[in-house]
Amino acid sequence: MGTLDNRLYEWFGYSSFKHNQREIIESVLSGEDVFLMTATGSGKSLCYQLPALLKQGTAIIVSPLLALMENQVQELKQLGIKNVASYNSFLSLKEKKSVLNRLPEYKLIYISPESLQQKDVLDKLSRLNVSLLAVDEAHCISQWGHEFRTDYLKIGEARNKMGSPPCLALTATAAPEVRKDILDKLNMKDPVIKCDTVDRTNISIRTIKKETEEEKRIELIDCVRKLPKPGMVYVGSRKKAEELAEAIKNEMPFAASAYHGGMTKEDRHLIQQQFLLDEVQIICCTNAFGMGINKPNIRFVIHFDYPKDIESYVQEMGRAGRDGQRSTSILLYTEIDHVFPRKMIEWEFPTEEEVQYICEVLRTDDSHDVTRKRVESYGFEDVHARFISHYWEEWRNKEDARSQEEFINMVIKRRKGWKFNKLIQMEEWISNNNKCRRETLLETFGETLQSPAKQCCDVCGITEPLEDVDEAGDAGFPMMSWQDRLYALLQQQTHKG
DNA sequence: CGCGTTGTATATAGATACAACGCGGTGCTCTATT
Repeated sequence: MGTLDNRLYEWFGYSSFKHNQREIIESVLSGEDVFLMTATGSGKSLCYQLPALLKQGTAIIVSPLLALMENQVQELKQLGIKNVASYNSFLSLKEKKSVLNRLPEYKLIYISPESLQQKDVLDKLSRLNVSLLAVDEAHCISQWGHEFRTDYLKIGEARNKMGSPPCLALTATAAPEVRKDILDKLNMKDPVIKCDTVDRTNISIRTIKKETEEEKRIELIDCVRKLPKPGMVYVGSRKKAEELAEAIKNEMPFAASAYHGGMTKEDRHLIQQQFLLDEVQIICCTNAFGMGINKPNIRFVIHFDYPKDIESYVQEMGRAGRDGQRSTSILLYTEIDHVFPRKMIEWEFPTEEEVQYICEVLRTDDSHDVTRKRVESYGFEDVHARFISHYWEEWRNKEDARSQEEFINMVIKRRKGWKFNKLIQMEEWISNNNKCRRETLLETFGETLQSPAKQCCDVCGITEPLEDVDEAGDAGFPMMSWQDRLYALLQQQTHKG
């Protein structure tokens, strides 16, 4: 037994590494940049946690959600690893100061990309011995960075300020161009790249076309009734999430709940817990639900509205069947469904009016607080203001010959075009009934289909119809005993991360 | 990209025509107020 195995056992209580963990950890320890794409639940966190504990200095872990950071810190503390902290708005001013003044005492610091951009934080980090920069859920750089959370694009810059420590990017799903984007935005040089297949052979794939929204609803209710549970239904709006959860509750004896970003943190946490414990069997949600959730026994994922790109689809359908048991992905659509995602893309970007107004404000006074207040009082989207503000800065760094407005409008045009193309790719996948769906999904990830799945897709032919998949029937899901629930809880704790 | 709701004008006391508008997801953070 080598030192790594000893430490693995001593700190984390595992007697052996999972598949390529050791290799990854050795690369990280030797100071190489590493890009790792591997399924949720296969032990990604350990790939930075173990090196962080072994190396001199402090590891900085960038994480997208406060809840994820808190979970990770808590888990490590439970393992007896105490010199760990998170730095985010969850802390009081006093606590923040305390963490900043004691940085060298910590082995790992979890931080949001937004907090990482704060001047006092960057100043402290530039004088700290940073052992490693890990970016968890790194696809966020590409998926959120360009429009929604632009601080994701500035992690590379922060990395330079920290003295360019070794960098580790971790994600479960990233197509080749997203990988390229991540490597580029993090300034990674000749990284070790490890990518597992995204193929999930235990999940059968169907798309079902309906004539109207109403027919879609009837089909949804029918599917939910027949399929083994628990399961998830993805929808495009908060309102629809609530409506469909109600409809399901009214028509069958299964507990269903809505989940979306408009609910309070408490409600979201409660519903998530109930779902994890099988107390809620059906969850109707927007794309707010998913990240950081590792529930092994989800039997189906139904898309009532389809996502705007294939990667989101793969991420979402991939939440089914983590336990390896047979599971189903169904996408329901109608002819008119193409309208909604196009509207969403349009809505995501600032209008020309917003660009003009916000640029004018920035020209006269670019202190961000003032900008924000004026923009809000004008009724513009906060996200749009920050988008413009970000590309304003980029314009300044590039010393582009065009005016700020021209530059920003050019960015918008380019990004919109990109997003529309991704959407068209998704729609072509849906409507192409001549080619194996799995094969096409794998192609978008630069993979080729190795061996066809037994229950592949509606093009290849799924031998077992929906009706036969049903085993529990309308009898409902058996309630778990408290012993089983406790066991399930403990299992979750062990398998997380 | 389209749909349903609300607002306005017209012309006449209830109804119609048509324009304008809102609808719509993902989360961090800081600040002021209770």
